[in-house]
Amino acid sequence: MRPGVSKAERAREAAIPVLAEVFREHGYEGASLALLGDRTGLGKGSLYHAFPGGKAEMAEAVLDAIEAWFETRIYAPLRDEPDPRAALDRMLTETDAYFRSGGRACLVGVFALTDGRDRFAVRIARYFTGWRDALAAALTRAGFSSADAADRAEEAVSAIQGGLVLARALDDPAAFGRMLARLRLRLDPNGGATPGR
Amino acid sequence: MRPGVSKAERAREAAIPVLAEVFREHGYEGASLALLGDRTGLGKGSLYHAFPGGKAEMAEAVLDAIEAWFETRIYAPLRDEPDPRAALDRMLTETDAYFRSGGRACLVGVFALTDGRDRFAVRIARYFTGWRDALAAALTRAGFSSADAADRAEEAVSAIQGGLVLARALDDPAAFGRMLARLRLRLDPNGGATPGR
DNA sequence: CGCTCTCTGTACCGATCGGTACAATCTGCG
DNA sequence: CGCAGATTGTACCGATCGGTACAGAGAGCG
Repeated sequence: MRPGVSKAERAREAAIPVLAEVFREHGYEGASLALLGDRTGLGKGSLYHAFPGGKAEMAEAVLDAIEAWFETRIYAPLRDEPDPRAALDRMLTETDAYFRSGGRACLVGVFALTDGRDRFAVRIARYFTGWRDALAAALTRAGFSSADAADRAEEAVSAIQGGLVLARALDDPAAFGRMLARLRLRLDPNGGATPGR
Repeated sequence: MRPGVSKAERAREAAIPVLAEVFREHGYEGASLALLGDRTGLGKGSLYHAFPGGKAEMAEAVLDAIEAWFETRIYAPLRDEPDPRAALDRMLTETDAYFRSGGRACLVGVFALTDGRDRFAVRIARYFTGWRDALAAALTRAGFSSADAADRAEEAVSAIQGGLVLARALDDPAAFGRMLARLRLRLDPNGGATPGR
């Protein structure tokens, strides 16, 4: 079946989401090969066959997958969707779902704070600049001045990370939802104008 | 000299700030005893003599020291200073200095995101609730409604963590300063009323 | 079927992990 | 000085780290 797609390649694709979860929970150094092997159900032999570069290649593959996901599901719509308001709304919804309403940490944020920072600095920075710039583009199209859009975009990206840290620190995922609600107001061109009712 | 203060006790006090820095940079698991020993200049024998509980006790001592610092320098003034506006201003200034204008990570945030979370959950949560509640008290005294104060306090604590993550991710400490500037406006009872000039 | 190439479980590598034991040294004090 | 307790460097412990080697099992194909 599916010629051209080796078993190793399929195993690799199947393993990536699991590897991502382990890195998310334990950080780069904290994710041991034993743990990675257990959770993926792959022995050391298979793991190194699919990722000849070892743990570093696994982390790179995971970061690439994450970047691709955000690019297609969030950044591209922010840039290209005709209705910027719809794209902003979609971003908030997708973000809430992706981070499981605060129950899931951000792997890129975890890497940024601890080990992986030096090792994966370029990918880490690209994840955040990509989000910030795409968001700024949408905000500009939605009517904010260029400077205001840039400022709010940086604030939003920063706030999301803060919400995830706080949700985990307090063991209260709802803190993430409250942060998203505040964000929704602040990304609305009418925000604060008419508080409604 | 100084009777009652053993050499081990003095070594302990002197080591704590250094240990804190190492934990900050490498996380709990990433901070190896070898690294801890090198940076403090203490051999394994001395380290275990000062901290019989090993690495866990070192981390606990560091977390206690951090909590004490924030309690006296930030939380208590927020609660007790007669002029809440002055306390808020002091908080922002002290916070900027403590995190070296974005050049330093938050150890509690690092622990919350990775390893130490289960191990130090109580202390981690207390650090954030302490900050949030003291800040809410000051905001209430400054004129915000109780609900509004609570919401802004949570937002501020969250935003600070987000700013630190972003500053490290982009390797751009200035991102932390920009976040603090936004915060200053949002914690001002007159914020947004008269944008000035 | 039988050959070949892909895949994988297992044993093993040196290094390092956190922690312990202890003898040697230092220090304060009578 | 000389003793007792505090202090510390060093050797060592078993466990685990990331990574390698490789023999044998498995799969695809003529």
